[in-house]
Amino acid sequence: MLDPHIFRTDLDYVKEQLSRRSFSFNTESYTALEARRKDIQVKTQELQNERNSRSKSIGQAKAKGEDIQPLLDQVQHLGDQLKEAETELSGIQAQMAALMEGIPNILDVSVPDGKSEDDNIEISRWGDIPVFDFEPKDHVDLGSKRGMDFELGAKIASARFVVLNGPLARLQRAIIQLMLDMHSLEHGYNETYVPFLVNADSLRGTGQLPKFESDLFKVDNDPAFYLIPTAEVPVTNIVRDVIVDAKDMPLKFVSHTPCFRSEAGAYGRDVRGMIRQHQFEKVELVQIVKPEESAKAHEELTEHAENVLKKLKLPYRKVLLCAGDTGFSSSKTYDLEVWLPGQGAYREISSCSNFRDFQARRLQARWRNPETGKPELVHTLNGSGLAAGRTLIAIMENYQDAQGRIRIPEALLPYMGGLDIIE
RNA sequence: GGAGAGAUGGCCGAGUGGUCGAAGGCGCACGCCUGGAAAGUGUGUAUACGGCAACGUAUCAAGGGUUCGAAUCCCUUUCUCUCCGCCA
Repeated sequence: MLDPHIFRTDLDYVKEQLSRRSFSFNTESYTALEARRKDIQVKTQELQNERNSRSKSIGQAKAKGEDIQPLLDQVQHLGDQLKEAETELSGIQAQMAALMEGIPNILDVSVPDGKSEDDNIEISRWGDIPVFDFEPKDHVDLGSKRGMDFELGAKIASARFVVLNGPLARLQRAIIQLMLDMHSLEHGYNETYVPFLVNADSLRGTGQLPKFESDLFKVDNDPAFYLIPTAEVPVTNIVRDVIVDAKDMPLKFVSHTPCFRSEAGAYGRDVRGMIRQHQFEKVELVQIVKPEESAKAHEELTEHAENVLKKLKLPYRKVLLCAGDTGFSSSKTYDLEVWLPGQGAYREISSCSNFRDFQARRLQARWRNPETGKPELVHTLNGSGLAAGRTLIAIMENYQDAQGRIRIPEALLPYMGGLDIIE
């Protein structure tokens, strides 16, 4: 959520900024609603004031043993008026809240204009794209004889599910282990295990609700649970309604979870292989930082994700998302795209975002600023470090040989129980 | 799943219908005291919205209700704790 204060002080700025995302914000209807809110709030508070002061004098009169009946008669009509005003006020407040919850974050000044991923800006490239003296296969072909079974996934669940058997299952686990170890031991993150089902409040806090419910799997329960689309949701909600001690900041969490996405609206996209699944494994990095440190933390967090790709010697590029491609809650996002020989293309393997105070305001996640002595909103950030399923694919495709065997990257050998190649 | 007890400020804890946004304590901040510190002592110490301000309004888990007036009474929900059952 954006700061309501800037809506009151600089509405044109808000409108202009939101238009970068092609989000058209109707200032006229907002202004009208806000004026009505203020009007009715003042009226309601005046009525409340009158009721309070009259009730107080009734109390005083009663204490002195005076006759309170005349006072009661005076106050009789107040109740209905007040109730009416209060009902109207809460209605308008709900409307305002719904409006505010549907407005995306304001973009950082460094975010380039643009409509789609075609307008993203490449920041850097790392690693050499492997040259094969044979036609490289994609992970589906490589996996078909080595325990990667999409038909079985479809039988057990549906399309967009996979079963991994034997060494490939182990390889995915090894990838997760390596990433958790790197982030917790080398990058200073606190390893965290969290619920995979969350409530609606948590999703509202990080911005998935109310706007993006159709992207989620919902569990029929009262009240509803949702399967997490990313560990960002449970982990960031650790600080919901919390005032973090300044001396504990930054808070840095790393968490491995499965992620569940309905992929509604992705029909026909990436139907082949493990690229886009309803269920996938991911190691997520989350940071809770002081506002003035978030830009620097964003660069660092992205580097932490990059270090995993470097350790695995996977070629990748770093991309700054343009205005149109940056997610709803984010003010600035870097994507890391790994080279997939099977596709002959770079594909997203990590997305690192600075949300500034957008999530924090929804979460009421604050810290006590020693300079002001007041609780102030924190800044939140997160990034994949990395998506494990896509890392598995990238290793398979980049480390294949002419026979379709997959060499195990050196960094993963300690986790593979002596296996150095998947035959 | 059954039975019971709870939920109050940064923390502990008092408060069962009326000047209660809430005693007292801890913690914290700033003074005094001291050579310096500890102890002692004084003052202050929630958040949001409206207002230039004085101040007003809301908030005692959440939502509803009773009442002129609710932290306090009633209902519903959530969460925590204890005991029993079940269970990885």
